[in-house]
Amino acid sequence: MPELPEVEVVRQSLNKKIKRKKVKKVIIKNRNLRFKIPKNFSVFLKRQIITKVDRFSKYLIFHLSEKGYFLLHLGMSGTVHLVKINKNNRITNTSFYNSPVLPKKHNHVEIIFEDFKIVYNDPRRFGFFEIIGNPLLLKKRFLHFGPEPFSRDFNLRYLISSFKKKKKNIKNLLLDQKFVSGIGNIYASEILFLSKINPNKKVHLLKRRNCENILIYSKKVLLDSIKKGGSTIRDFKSSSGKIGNFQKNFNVYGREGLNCKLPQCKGIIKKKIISNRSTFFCESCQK
DNA sequence: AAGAGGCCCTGATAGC
DNA sequence: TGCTATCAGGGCCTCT
Repeated sequence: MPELPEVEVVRQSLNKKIKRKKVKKVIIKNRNLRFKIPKNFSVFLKRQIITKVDRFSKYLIFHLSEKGYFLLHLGMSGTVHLVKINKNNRITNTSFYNSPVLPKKHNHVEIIFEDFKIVYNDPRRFGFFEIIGNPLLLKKRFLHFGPEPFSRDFNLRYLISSFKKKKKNIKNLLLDQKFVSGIGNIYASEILFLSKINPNKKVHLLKRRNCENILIYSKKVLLDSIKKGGSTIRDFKSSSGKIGNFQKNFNVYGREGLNCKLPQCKGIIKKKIISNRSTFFCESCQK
């Protein structure tokens, strides 16, 4: 599912394609997403130039020429498609960012440019669009989000002071966007495996060494995944139609009952539901 | 006030 | 073959 790395991969390709392009028209096919697409969305975007596509956490931020923005969150099943069109909005070719073919069902929004359009598809409707009127409101929108793992603010002092006053387990806290932004369920398991920390461990019991590992591996796991082009899209396929790399690079996620990948470890990967989310870990090397 | 759990949604898959 | 049950999970909401 789209976690920070997948959203970043989408951002990079989008930025390449639509930077400095003018929106000709917006067609709303189905307003119903997690939140209804705002009524004025089409009017707000029309004839604006998209100056760049940014990202914070799992949110795409589209900068518009008239000092406004719109946000796009992909939820769990949102995909963005690039489609070449002729003057009559007829498709001449399809490409993709995080899914291979333009699906027939669940296309919600079309943003039309001169000779191509981007189509937002979302079967489970957990994604959403949001209009942000000015830079101040944009700042305010993310004010209560924790730092991204790459941020300078995500440091040893921050971790130690946050852990001291909390009674949650570490898995739970890694998913808490107020503590750290951009980590989702899959990468939380992966980060804790590399850090050799049991996901059930209460954070106030973590040692300095544990904090250092969390810092190192949260960066590493996310950056590696960005380099590989995102790995948590379940049905990801390459343009040639080959099955994607979902699960291939995971150490624990989806590997219940299999051997721990650490060469010296004889452990078996366990699956446990922690706060309503599947969590994978090796009991033997994660303490 | 922090923390736990419910809920939104559809498609894929398992089991009978 | 066709039915039902379960699972996937981000983030907001409610309840304790």
